[in-house]
Amino acid sequence: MKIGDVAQASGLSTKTIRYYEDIGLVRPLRGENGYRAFAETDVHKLRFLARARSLGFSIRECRTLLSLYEDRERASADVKALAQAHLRRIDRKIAEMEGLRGTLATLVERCHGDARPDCPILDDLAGPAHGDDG
Amino acid sequence: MKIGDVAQASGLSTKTIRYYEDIGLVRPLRGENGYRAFAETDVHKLRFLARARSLGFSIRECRTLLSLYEDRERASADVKALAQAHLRRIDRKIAEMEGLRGTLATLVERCHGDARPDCPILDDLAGPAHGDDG
DNA sequence: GTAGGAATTCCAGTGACTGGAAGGTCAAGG
DNA sequence: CCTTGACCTTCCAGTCACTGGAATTCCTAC
Repeated sequence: MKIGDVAQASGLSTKTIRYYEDIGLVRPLRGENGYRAFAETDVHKLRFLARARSLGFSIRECRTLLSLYEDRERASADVKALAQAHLRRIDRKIAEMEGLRGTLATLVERCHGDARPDCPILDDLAGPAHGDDG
Repeated sequence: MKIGDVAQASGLSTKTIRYYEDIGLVRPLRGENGYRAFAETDVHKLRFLARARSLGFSIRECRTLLSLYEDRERASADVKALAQAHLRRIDRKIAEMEGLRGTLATLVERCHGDARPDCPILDDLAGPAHGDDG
């Protein structure tokens, strides 16, 4: 299988697949013409990676997940721990974003948004007004 | 004011402040010793930037916000549009993260997480099982 | 004079790709 | 045999917003 077919099959771009080879996530064979020759296992691996990445795991985590996947002896606890850590990270991120959202929504709401120059959004960014202590 | 003081006052690191000068967000004067000499307006600007960045605006957007801030003639509509675009981006991001969260939470829940090797998380990542059509 | 802390510059690295240039390979069509 | 065009190859640069570190200079205190 050539890289273009694998891209189709995995949903990754050819660029990304080459990159993944670069950083050692896959090791396709090479044909006589120098083209990469992907085996079914490579395609499977790349699908796995695509899915894991789409769930937000980092490349480093994907590497671990892959090695856990290929280790018939691994304990599911290891995988679960990794996934839970990721879940916590996502929760923190969501909380952070919701905080931002709240602030921003308030500012947007308060801004009349017409041709006049005064703007609560910029006022907020500029910080507490000077010259008025209290 | 020297860069260290400004870092204190703005909450940005000296590295970041130098970087902001590099990309033209601030233009502090220089003393005879070559040290940057920040005026109050620079500090104000940097605070503005720190706040805008903390709300998730990109540097490019910060640049626009700053120029809107410094433009006495600007319409608040312009600022509002920028903020609203950002708000929509945040909403999309939150929705995306919540999707991830849902999937991941389900997987984590289904994984018994003990010493046994079978693991629904890895099974999911590996995709639909082969050899069982239906 | 010597320590230290803080300032300077410049270069490299982060994460995970993405874009583009310059060139090799292969199948189809004339 | 030659061209066209799609595909493949490599390599380098850019993204975003910093961050780390090295080498050097400046200022202050003792």
